[in-house]
Amino acid sequence: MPTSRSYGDACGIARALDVVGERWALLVARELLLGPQRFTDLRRALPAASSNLVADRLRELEGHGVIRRRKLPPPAGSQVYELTAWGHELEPILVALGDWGVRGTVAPDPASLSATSALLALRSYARPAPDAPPAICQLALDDRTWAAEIAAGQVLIGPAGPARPDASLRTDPKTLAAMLGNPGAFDTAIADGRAEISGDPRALRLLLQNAALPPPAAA
Amino acid sequence: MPTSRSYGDACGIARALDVVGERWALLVARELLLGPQRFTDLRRALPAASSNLVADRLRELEGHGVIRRRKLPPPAGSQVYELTAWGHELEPILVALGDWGVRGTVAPDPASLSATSALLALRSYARPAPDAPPAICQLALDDRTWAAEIAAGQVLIGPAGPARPDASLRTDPKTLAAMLGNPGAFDTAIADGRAEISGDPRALRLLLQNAALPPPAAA
DNA sequence: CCGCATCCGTTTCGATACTG
DNA sequence: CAGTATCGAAACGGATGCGG
Repeated sequence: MPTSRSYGDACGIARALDVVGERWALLVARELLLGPQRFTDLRRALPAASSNLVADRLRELEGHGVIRRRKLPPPAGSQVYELTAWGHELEPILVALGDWGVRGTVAPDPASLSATSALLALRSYARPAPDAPPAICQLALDDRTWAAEIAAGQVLIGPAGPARPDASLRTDPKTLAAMLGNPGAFDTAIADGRAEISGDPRALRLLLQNAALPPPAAA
Repeated sequence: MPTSRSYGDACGIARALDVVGERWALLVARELLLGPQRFTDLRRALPAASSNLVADRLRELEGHGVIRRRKLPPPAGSQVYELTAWGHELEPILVALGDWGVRGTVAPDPASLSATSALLALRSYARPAPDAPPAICQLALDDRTWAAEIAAGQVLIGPAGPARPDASLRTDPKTLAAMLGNPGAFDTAIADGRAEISGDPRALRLLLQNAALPPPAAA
């Protein structure tokens, strides 16, 4: 039985929390930021959430109009969850919240990191040289493949498209996150096999170097 | 016993939710956005939250460095809670979340509205003419007095300062919220006694007219 | 009266097991 | 693969108590 409790407060913040304030709700939304996902993808991305919780949150978010369930056309036939237009507008809020969160002084735990999290961090913190030529990197993480398009100092991330990438990187989310702004991590990850690359390494270095992590907060 | 559970996820969003993701935590933070508050002020602003919950959240938020408790100098002697610098950085996030929330298609419930909520809405949605002369309005809501300073098309809200206001308005939060962008509500509230004014009514009209409420979201 | 702490019934969470 | 069923543990929500 899905949760249905309200703060009973007409304030917009409280109304937002009525919709996405339940535990795990915003993390489910986070997982959908970069594209539709199947139930099992969500479970893999959020291994600490039990299956009934994920199911409950999906039902509630759908009921509130934040997400929508869609049946993929044959031959795939499977069902995916995706954000509605309104749900997608959570993106800047979640990005800002993540920025705020990493500035916390709490110990950075060696915990899990979903592919979406690592890609969002990449997109947020990557600072490719603005005058660099456009490039497309293919990123394979956790059995899914994404495309990072570098253009005009910006990084766009989405499902891998038909465009041929200039370079490919296969690794796990934590290794990718460790690479941000740390060229040494890039080389060592390749050396010890935690990452494999093909294509033009310069495109990947362009993507991963110069990442600007926000400074921790002052008390 | 305060809550201490973690998502165990290194992502910034999850780390933020470890800190402010528990029920009521962000609403407590909201109440502190416009200045320090005593325990009892918070209870009055959040009547639907039980006292132990408020106490628990305050303890947790303090432990995480979001808020701080401060003893007012004599003769006041009482204790107040206030946001730390890091806690204050939640402000744009909460404002954005509130904007997102009011765009939800759920029925606008006739529920309660705290003074802080109404003032945040005023600050967010007020659109005073940019070429209007600066003015200070004093706003008395729920036994506390605030100052709204109009300058260059912007509205700044804070605790009432020593500056003499051009106009004063005494009403309740819901009536104030109803006035936003609705000149008729302003006049009728005064007519039926739900609001009292003194000073120059033009300053108040400048503040309350032309409010731009965001359009509801499309599905 | 303010600032909580304690008690207690209800709801939600979280883990595991199970089904179409 | 995509969920449902069940159950103990924790958190919530309301009431009441209690020292300063």
